[in-house]
Amino acid sequence: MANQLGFAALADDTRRTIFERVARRPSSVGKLAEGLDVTRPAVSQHLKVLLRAGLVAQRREGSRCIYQVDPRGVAAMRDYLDRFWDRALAAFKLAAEQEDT
Amino acid sequence: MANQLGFAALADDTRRTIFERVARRPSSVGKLAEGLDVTRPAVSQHLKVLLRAGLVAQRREGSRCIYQVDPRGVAAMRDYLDRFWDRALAAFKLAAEQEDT
DNA sequence: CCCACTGGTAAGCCGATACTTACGGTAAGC
DNA sequence: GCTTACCGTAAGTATCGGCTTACCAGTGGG
Repeated sequence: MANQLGFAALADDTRRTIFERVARRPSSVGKLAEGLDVTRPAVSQHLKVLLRAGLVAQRREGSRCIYQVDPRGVAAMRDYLDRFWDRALAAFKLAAEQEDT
Repeated sequence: MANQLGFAALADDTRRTIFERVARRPSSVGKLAEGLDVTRPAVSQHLKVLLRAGLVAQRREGSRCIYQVDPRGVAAMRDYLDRFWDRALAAFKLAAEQEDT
């Protein structure tokens, strides 16, 4: 589920920066938009994408909306890559021995 | 290095399918294009993207070009996600306790 | 009640990109 | 040497995606 959306979500530079900033500390939309070179609506759209990918979660706090990382989405992507890890390593080692170079 | 390129490479459905098929078994370009609904040049272009992302490696075998997974690229992406894992988990648990629901 | 703050959405623009067909170039078989 | 198989690249097209400005809704304080 988080594969297609997850990888697409982290493919964009600005969006990945937002994700990293959210990971450092749960923040509101306005706070996140402050240091970036894009407008606040753009940040809001990026957060929507991250939300659909399951990488972040939101909670209301008064009139502000606080975003934080959702570890489940991160875990899903990590697990996906893990499925290829051992297989990839074995294939690569085998080829390296054959090829030598 | 493999962050931007890596996530972008796996963001596309067709390209991720190619990647998974390469992971199952090192294959030539023609073999990879057989089961897909895109033409062979498209597969070649996708492999180029995966190559630049460091997710696959190529080796010549006669007139054929065999592609296989490069575990280093996979590891780079895995490590990137790992950096957020503990932090994400802690933040999420804390919020869950505060929020309760 | 009115106004400021916060944030999500709509419409439109523009660059990025995924796909196609057409072509060139190298390796194997007759 | 000529044909066939395999692969990468070029050019062109169409769709997708990120950004902006403008607008609307909900919250809180005077």
